[in-house]
Amino acid sequence: MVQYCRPNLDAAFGALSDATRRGVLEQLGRADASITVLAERFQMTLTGMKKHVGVLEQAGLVTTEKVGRVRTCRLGVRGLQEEAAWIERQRQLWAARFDGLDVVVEELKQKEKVNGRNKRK
Amino acid sequence: MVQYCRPNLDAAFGALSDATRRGVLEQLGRADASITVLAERFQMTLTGMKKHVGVLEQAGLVTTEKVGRVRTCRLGVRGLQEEAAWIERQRQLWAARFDGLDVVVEELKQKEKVNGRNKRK
DNA sequence: GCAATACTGAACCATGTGGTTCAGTATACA
DNA sequence: TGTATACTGAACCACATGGTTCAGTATTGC
Repeated sequence: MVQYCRPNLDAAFGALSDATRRGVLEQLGRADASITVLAERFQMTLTGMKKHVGVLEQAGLVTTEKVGRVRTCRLGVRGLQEEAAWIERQRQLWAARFDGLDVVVEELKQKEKVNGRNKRK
Repeated sequence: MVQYCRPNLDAAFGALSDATRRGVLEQLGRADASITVLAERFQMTLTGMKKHVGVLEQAGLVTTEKVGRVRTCRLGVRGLQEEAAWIERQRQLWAARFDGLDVVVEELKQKEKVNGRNKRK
């Protein structure tokens, strides 16, 4: 039913443009959760939270599975690969545009390199 | 510091959720451009393009300057720093959730490509 | 069996979005 | 000076979004 694994940046960035949904992703980064738990955490009706989860699911950022009465939500395995890739490519264009005259950009690039490669195992 | 730091992720990700606006950013990554040029490139009225540029400007991704009749648009110096940072942090959570399961994740990704996810039912 | 739990779907509402047209204003230039 | 260019703003349109309520259905557990 739901389309997975599509590099749909529109849907993904759209999903990320809402603070509640970003919060849900952060929450799911710590532990899987049911719709009820998420709704309580974000002070919202079940129906409202279900919609948010639906948006995240459509964007391929979250997967859900219903067992008995409970629908459990977890992070999608795809992660934010496509989105990170687009942003990184754009950041390179940015850097090129400001090449040689923007120290800040250079600093940021270095910082990112360090942070990014550190966690890799 | 040119920080100009409004970490308004809502606005930024919202701006990125439209293909036309991502295209404008890519375009501006190659060269500055006027509203007219952008409107022609993306086959849109001046007014329509002005709105898009307004959204990008509001999100801090683009700056504009009017000289004479012409408003020139260029990439904002802030870049996609905040957005990249959020995504990177989230990717770390993702990785942590799937920690030690790297091989499994790879497998799932492959399966997903093949099956199109029919785990329901 | 029955009540509570957990979700689902339809319908509604206010507001926002992506686009248009039309009617301007300000500037450039012959 | 007059006209073409480049943008601007208001108004409008259809549709999407973020939420709600209400009325269900399916499961769980006593």
